[in-house]
Amino acid sequence: MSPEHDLPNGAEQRQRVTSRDVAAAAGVHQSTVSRVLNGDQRISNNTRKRVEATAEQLGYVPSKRAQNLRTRRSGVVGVMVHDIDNAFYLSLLSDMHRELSAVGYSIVLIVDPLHRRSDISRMRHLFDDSLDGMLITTAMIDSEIPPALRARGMPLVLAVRSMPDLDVDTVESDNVAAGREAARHLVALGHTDIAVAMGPKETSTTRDRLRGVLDVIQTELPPDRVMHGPYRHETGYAMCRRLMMGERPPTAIIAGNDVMAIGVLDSAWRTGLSTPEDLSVLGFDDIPMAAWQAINLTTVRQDSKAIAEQAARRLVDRIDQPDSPPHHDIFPVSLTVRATTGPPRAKHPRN
Amino acid sequence: MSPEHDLPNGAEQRQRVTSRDVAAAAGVHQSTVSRVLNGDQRISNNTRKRVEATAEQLGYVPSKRAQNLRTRRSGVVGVMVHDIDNAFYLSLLSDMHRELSAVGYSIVLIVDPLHRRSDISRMRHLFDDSLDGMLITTAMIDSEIPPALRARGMPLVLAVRSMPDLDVDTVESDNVAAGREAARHLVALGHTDIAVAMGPKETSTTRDRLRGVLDVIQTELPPDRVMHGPYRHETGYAMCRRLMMGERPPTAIIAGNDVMAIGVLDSAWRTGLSTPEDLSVLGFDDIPMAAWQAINLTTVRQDSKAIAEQAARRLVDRIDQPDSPPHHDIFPVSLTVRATTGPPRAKHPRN
DNA sequence: GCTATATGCGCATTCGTATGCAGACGAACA
DNA sequence: TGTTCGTCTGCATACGAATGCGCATATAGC
Repeated sequence: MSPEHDLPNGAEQRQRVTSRDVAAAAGVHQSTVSRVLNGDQRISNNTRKRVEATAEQLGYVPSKRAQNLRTRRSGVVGVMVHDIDNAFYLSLLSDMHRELSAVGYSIVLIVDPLHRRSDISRMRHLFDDSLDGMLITTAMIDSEIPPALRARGMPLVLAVRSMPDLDVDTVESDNVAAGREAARHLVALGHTDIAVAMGPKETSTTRDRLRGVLDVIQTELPPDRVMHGPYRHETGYAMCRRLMMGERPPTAIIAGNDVMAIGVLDSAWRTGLSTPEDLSVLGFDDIPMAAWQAINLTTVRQDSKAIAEQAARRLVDRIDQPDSPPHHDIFPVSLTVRATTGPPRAKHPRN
Repeated sequence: MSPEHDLPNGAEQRQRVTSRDVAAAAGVHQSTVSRVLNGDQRISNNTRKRVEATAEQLGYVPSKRAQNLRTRRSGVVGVMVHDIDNAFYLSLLSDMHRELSAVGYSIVLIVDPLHRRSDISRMRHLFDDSLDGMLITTAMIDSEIPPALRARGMPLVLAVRSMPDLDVDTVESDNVAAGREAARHLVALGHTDIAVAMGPKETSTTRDRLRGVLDVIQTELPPDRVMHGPYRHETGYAMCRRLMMGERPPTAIIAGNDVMAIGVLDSAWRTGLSTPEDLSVLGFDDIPMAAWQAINLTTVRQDSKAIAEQAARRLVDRIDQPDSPPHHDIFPVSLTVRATTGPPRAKHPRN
């Protein structure tokens, strides 16, 4: 007797157990094993039990690789984000993951090579058939990857941002309304010199939020009051620095999102400014951090959880029905007033 | 002439282009196409060029699914984390991703069902052959999944945390030293009543850091000065609340990590305590947020970037050489003093 | 006791690529 | 001209599971 007899499901199995092994052990044909494991009704209870038992005993797990090839599905979807290292994308990712894994999908992370709008060559692997679909959170107006994927027939959903020229499923917030809410709040507080430290020009979020702001302000903003840059902490930090070091600093800054707003705050506080007395700061998203006592950021909340979940569901539907007409979901936003906004200091200069 | 002639690489191709299609179009055998794309030296320059051209023209991309089956590799590794929604895991994930994608691996996210130490049943999909290896950042002393994976021959690396009973590649910090650094700093400042708000008892990080702290303090901590809980913001928040509401609050809190420490700060600040006058707070990790002006947390830095990258490299090596002896990498730590620690208030009670 | 229907299972093929083996062909040599 | 060697390419099969088809056997019907 070899010592392996006490290793019921083979601790040392170098070679995988296949359905054929199970079949041989159970005295049936491989196809029967397959049918049992897929719940085929035509198999008798008798053989079903026997096969299940031997499968269990041999520690059989079907080869995903083989199943993928045969069934032409992988059960894997890609989620494209910019920086993994970004609180907003993080919670999106987390919510999408929950929703997708609940229905049996795995998620592979794809980091958008934002370097220019091309680099499609480096994205070749998106075109092999390893993914059943993609959730894209990084769409820019002129991104090349989404149209290319679509042309190849890849099921696709744009989350958070949209692309006007691409008619695919889209799940996003009412960002124009968000911009309006932000501006109205500051205007109501009495601010007349508002700067916007926005995200990249080429994103629908930036474009829409800015449009909302301008809707309310009614007047063109001077060029030095409008800045664009990546949705990152450092960006907000640098923009605030630049704005507040200038001749006549604004009394309020609308940041492109919360991550940037926190960068703005970090810069302001580090240089001794206090909010909202010296400067009002306002963001978008309402990430969890925004509610922390140390931050306490006024922001226009978007329901990123609902967006993430809906986008995930839309993708699942799209995979099942590639040819149904695309949906465009838009979620409402709401102003959340906290401690970083208030009336501007009285007019007399503070010299 | 059908209208498709102006769609060089088929915008509407419902059916995938296979290597056989390319072969037919180029007038060669399928195997030749395969060899060309894999850089087989024996193919003449002539046919190579012709095949490459037709492949390009037809928009051929090899089927990953078929390659996976044939080559018995998937080019995908799993990264197991607890909460995606956690700044520390995030940056780990981000660094691992950079390192792994540079050498051609994709990452699928696996969220540890920390619910008890079992639920191996829900992890069945880890045992199919869809992953070439796994990076585990959530090991607990009694986790069942890592040993089970190992028994199946899955290449495995434990990052950040280790499991004493499992002899696999491990990449972590010198957490005992980290605990010592933390305690020494506070003791040197004059603190005599220190509480620890640690992570889960069953993690090597908690165990090691606590050991380091006790090494220095030399005396047993009273039971109400030692708390354990998940490595989360809320946990730190709740623990601080409990500690500071008590009869005789401590003058310093060592938190299990930065995320918890920020929870502690959030709670302290929200109740009007100021740091470090009323309370010194210290964390571990030095996540980026810890350096923000609004937080400015004293912490024991661990080089999570180096750990993530090294773990990724170890995994790649392990996949290539499944039977080489395991490595155990340990990285040094360093105290980073910021604004949340200082001498305790003078002894007289503050009634 | 014979045909007709249902039930349970095996046979053989398929998914698309990689690869061992062998054959074709040309060149080089005697 | 015949042999040998080398170069290039085709043939056939394997990877492991899913599935259409068809053949047994069992059951029913008369």
